[in-house]
Amino acid sequence: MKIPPVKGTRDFYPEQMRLRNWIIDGWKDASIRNGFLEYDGPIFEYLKMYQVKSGDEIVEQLFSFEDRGQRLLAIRPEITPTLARMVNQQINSLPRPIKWFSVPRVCRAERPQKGRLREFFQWNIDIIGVDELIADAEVIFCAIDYMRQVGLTSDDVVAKISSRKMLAAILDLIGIAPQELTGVYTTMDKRAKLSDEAFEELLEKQLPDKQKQAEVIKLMAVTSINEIEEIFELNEAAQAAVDELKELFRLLDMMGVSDFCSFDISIVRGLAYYTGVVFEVHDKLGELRAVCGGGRYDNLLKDFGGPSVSATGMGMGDCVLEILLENKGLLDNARKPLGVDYYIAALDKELVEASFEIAAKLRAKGLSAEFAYKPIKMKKLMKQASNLGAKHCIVLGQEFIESKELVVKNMASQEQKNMSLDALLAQLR
RNA sequence: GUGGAUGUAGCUCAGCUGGUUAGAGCAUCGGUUUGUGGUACCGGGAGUCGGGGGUUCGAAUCCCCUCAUCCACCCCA
Repeated sequence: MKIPPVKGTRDFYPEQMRLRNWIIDGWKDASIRNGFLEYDGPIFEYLKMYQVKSGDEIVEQLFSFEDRGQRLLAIRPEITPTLARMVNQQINSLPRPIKWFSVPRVCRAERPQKGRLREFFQWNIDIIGVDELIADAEVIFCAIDYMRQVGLTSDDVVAKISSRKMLAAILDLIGIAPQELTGVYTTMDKRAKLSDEAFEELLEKQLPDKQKQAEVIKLMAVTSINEIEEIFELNEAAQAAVDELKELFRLLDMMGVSDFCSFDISIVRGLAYYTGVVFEVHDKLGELRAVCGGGRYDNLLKDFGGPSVSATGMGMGDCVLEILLENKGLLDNARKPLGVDYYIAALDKELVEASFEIAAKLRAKGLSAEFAYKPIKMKKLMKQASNLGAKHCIVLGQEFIESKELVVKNMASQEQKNMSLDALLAQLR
């Protein structure tokens, strides 16, 4: 019976595993460089955990099950609820600020398509307990810092930034009721994908009032923060939110990443829990879905039964990132095999054991060494060493039989020397 | 949940309007007479042509059903 792999999953053969590790190691490097500490949680939680902040639609996209104790559980589709739970549990003893990162494997029962699978890895960074805007700036900086690290430039990607707080204030100004807000947000979030007509049609459904519609359309057409101040008669709350966004851009400029950043009114983000700055990083050509997204979510810890503590963060999945890096030709280093230090092979059957002994001694010295299980011909030996990316090869042949000498060849320089094993080991010291 | 496309060797595919034992390139393994690396040549293994049914003397090829995958929509934490 042949059993196929499960829909939306990936098998990581050594080649793909190398790439996956390269991506994850890069995320970890960037996190640590930016002062984040690593954490992790269980791969499943109570189903309830994921129902708190999202509706039944989201629950349909969970892999959930009942355990033998009739507990309703779900495989994690994200790690933020786990983070909220963990932080809440120790909120009074954790040193502030809480700057944590994680690279969880997560699962969502969505229909797979380009850049979206049912199982993937998601880099998360979060800063908890900092009300100041500097934390939002740092999160965005860290994401960009990683992009730069892997060779992406401001010609390749752009961080599109907006503010939920500002949108809320202006929509309030326009006269949109709080209960209409979610629907309007959802429509606004789609703006970039739709034609003018399609957008207006969709908006019509959410917002029957013509006057308000016109105002929203006017708002969605702005391309700069200054334009907002020119077009709208801002009240105090709206002005404060606009000023805050301006301040964010000032901070990002100070951090030297402003060429990656641009204001974009259409960045709203799907679900309701964002309360302030929101952003998404996209490929500049606009061919792919968002590489990463995040923002401020000041109510989340409270929603999970904790105290009211502010938070801001972001998540980046490996699927879109990999496609983007592939398109930009930035995966050459990721695919390069590491290669062993020594490849050892014997030309005669009686010398195979000795090659194992030599490999063992090199390994004991902390070097990587691989050897052939069977005697092989010289030509094949060289080819094998070359395929394995070996830095050196050691040949056991006639001279080993006669005088216990190894032929040690540097594969790159092609230089080779005859020496005893002791001499080789001594030279390593 | 909706729509579109595609399923032939491990991978990428070819197989014209149905015709004998189903092919190529890459990969893999083994060779090319005696001890030195991505080249060249020879050879081997590997496929119930996604599965089932139908039409036909004969189906990878035509028809129906089904499954799977990919792409787009929905959704996107």
